[in-house]
Amino acid sequence: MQVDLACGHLSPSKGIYTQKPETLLPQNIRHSWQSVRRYIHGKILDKTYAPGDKLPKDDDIAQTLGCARTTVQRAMRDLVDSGHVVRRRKGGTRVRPDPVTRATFDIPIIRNEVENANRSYGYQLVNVADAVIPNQVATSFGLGNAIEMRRIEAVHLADNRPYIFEDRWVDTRTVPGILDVDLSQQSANEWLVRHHPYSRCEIRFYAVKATAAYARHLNTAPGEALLVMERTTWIDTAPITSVKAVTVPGYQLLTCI
Amino acid sequence: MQVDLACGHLSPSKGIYTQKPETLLPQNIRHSWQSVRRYIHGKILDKTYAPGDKLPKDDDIAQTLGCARTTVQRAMRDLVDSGHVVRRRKGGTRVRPDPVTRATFDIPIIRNEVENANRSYGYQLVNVADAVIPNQVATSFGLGNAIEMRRIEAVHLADNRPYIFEDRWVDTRTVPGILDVDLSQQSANEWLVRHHPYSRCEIRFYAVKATAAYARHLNTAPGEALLVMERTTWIDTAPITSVKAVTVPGYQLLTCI
DNA sequence: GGTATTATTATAGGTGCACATAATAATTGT
DNA sequence: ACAATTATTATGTGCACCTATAATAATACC
Repeated sequence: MQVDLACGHLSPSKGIYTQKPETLLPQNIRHSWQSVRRYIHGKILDKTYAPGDKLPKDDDIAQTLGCARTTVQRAMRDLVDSGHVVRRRKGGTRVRPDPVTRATFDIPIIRNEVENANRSYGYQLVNVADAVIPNQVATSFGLGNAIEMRRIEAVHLADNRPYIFEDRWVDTRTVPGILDVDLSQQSANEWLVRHHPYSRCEIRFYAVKATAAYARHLNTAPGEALLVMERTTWIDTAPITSVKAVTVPGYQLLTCI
Repeated sequence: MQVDLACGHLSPSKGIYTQKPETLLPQNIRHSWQSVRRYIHGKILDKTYAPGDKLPKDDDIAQTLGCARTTVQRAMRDLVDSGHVVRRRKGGTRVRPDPVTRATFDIPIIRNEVENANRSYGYQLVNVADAVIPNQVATSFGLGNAIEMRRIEAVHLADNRPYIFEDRWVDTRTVPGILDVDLSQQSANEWLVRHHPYSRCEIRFYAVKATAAYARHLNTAPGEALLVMERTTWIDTAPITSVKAVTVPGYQLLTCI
């Protein structure tokens, strides 16, 4: 027999748990890891376990609830993923001292994003050049000295209208192959994804006022507020690419589920 | 004996895997779920399994690699979490037809964010009123008819300078208790977190031009580009609150590790 | 006596097995 | 031919046992 403790809440980064919190623990019935998760989450929410507090060790919780430790561990792993608790071997489990709301975003291939909205996708190369990277890009890569990279500017179109302007720098030391690619036919994005998977990716979001250039490429007015998604990738510690995706006014990014 | 297949890549939403891809599979040694993950991820990256393709069933992979199916399943679950594959009972495992980059962001309590940056935190209530929600808020809640809610405007300060302006609507039907809270002393955010945990949370990011009011509250110039983080929460299907966190110019949001 | 080094051990992490569950396909009955 | 039922099959879940690791205690060394 499997009974749900029905004591739950949601981690926005995970699936939806619709049950209300509950801190009772019917014993001697089979608990699912999800009900255990809700049980513990409930205790975190009602401050039985406050930020920074140490939780009982898995074994104890398992014994208290009458289930296997693995079940508790499964619940705990989920709570770690949602940013609620921190676990360390021998150190035990603690409620995160600085509670956060964890949000997960899926950043699709622009072509897919456009086509899924039933709009026609287009791509247009604006410029390719070799130049010394500006300070901002050097900072993103964590590079002290400013070296030369290949700069690729392009516009992604939806229904023949500008959608995202892409300002990309590619490290030709790491990715020499980019020099032989015909970027007017194939977007650097898709070529890189296919040929140079990354081992590390850092993303940052911010807003900028449309410069004259941005306004021109995005066919909008200078001074408009634009959401920028900046992505920097490495393979091991070698820089691959850093790209600013400057979106059209009104663009919104939503959490997945 | 445990040997690493060393065939890997990173899911940005998860830990860092520094190994390069590898599609060989030394047999008859014990594989960890992480090496299995890297092995499969490698095959996805090199298009052995292309977007939309069906992967062999767990049992087959387990047998091929000479490990238990649970180990494969653990790897698969991680690949699901990172948005690489989709799994369905009986339906098997498929490579996501629309590959995405999955990014995870931690949105901290503003007080913590400020204090962790070694700055002094301050909070100032701007206005409290009851009013009919504007269309944008109704849309966020998914409500057809415009009802009345309590609107709370406040500014969060860092080192006595505006940091984030918060424009919040609270559903007094779901959260009547808010009417008795002295919001000049306690931010609605912290009170709600403590007393009304949500079961569902939706977040969206976008950029806006600073209106005259925003400029005044944030002590900046009208027309500046501001990053907005909008959060809407529910308990079950009942609306709790929808809040626009309008950030100061230059604010950036970074992925967590 | 204090510091660096080693040993101990508590606690989370990982693996393999058996069984549960859900979605599809096959079969049966009308 | 259609609907209801049963069988099949792939993933999901829980459990027992083993391993890895980090905090602490014990020891050796100046």
